[in-house]
Amino acid sequence: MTAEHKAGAQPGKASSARRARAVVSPWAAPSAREQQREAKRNAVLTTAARMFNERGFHATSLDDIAASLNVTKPTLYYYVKNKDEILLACVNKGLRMTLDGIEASRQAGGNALDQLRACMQVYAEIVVQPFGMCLIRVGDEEVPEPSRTELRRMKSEIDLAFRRLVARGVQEGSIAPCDPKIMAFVIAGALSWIGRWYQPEGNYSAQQVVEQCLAALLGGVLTRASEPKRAARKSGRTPS
Amino acid sequence: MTAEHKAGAQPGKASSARRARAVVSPWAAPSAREQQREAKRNAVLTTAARMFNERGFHATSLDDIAASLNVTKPTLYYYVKNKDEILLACVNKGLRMTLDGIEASRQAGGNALDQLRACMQVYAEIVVQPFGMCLIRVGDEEVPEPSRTELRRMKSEIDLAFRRLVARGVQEGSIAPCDPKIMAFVIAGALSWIGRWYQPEGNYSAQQVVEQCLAALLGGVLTRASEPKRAARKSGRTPS
DNA sequence: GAAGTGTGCTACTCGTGCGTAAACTAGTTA
DNA sequence: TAACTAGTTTACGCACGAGTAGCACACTTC
Repeated sequence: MTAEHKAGAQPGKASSARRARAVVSPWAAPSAREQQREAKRNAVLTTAARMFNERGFHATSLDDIAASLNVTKPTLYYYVKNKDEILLACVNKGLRMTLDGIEASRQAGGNALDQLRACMQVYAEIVVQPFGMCLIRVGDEEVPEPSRTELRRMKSEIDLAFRRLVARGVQEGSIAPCDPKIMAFVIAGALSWIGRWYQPEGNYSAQQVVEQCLAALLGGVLTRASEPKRAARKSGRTPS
Repeated sequence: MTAEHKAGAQPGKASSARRARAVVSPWAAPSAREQQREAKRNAVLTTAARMFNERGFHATSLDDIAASLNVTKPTLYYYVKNKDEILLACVNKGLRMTLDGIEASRQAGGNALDQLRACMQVYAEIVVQPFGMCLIRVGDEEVPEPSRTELRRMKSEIDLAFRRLVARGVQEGSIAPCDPKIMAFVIAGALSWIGRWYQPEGNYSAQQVVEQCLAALLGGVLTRASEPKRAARKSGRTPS
């Protein structure tokens, strides 16, 4: 059972593996049971992510998660190793969705600005979903050391993608001259922040929010051509 | 100016009452003991804020805080009521610094854009300091109900200030036409995010970071006048 | 120097929440 | 029907962290 268990529990590749197998041989399919198992594991992760986002990781107990799934805590341990693994898996899913989205944007082609725009859209859409929101709400500190480094690595991969696109856009002339590092942080920050205030019940649809945020970021605060550059101005502000 | 602001705001609120008393009569001062007491309380709050920012609220125990002050846990209770009060006080300080800064910007006069710029700068400077960072890192959920509402009220006050300035700027014509609500969120989001990645030990000074972030937000991603408005373009993007 | 007060400590209580052992149930195969 | 296995349960151990009681050592003030 341990071998099967492990293979089934592998978070990332399971779906693609299954899909490939199913196509090749539909009736040697992975034993409806195995599918159910994976579905249940996903349910655990999804509701966990939702609750983490609502109440915070530490404020969400395994009993809470179990209760909201109509099972008891030990049942969860049949699907996950421990609480940390849950968090890690959630963040990982968010991370993977993002990286996949970025990759897709890249392959869609277009100039750097087009690709950046696509990446921004992907990112904005992801941070309002459970796993994506998890990704941006939980600080790296919360996840213990073996995984933390891996986490940071993946996060900085996202950051790097943005940074590269900005740099290329500047070269192209489609993006205003700037420090790509800072610009990438500003973009990612503004978009990530959406995940902290956006309420699906509010009177903005996710689409509208994303669209308007992109416009705001791309166009900037100032009226176009209102100031030739950012001149020093009178720099007026009194210290408190 | 900014340095002074920082230095002045950092060590404590130095409530106006106390400051007034001290000015009037320095050596009939509030019994050095009382001052010491207040100083110690501030030390508790400051190191607590620092640790909350590094490890998260729930992951920081009172023993941790006490140890890093070279005292024991019960001693803390001599200066604060309980752990929640610590958090609340930290966030409150950050909040008050921000509101004060916004008020100062308003009184400094200038058009809406000038004031917005000043507010952005104030905000950016605050979120890289312990209390400000606390303000943006701790989710409202972490603080229990009596205070949570008050917290949200103050936060939305900040948001409203930004929103009003944007709206006025649009009317003035100094700010690009937009939905002030969204624009305010984008601005606050990008600036708040600074508090999550900025490392004082890094090779950017806080000044540099703030300055460049402001420029990026004000000017936007696109090259000036590269696109007449945000025309529909080819809207090219592959889903997911 | 004795009483009073401000400050800190040691040594506890108690709740909560993670994780586990072991038993029970249902569905499958022999 | 008996044996096996996947899935779930009840009941518990155990650690950790918030908060408290009560003593100890100053330092002032009479």
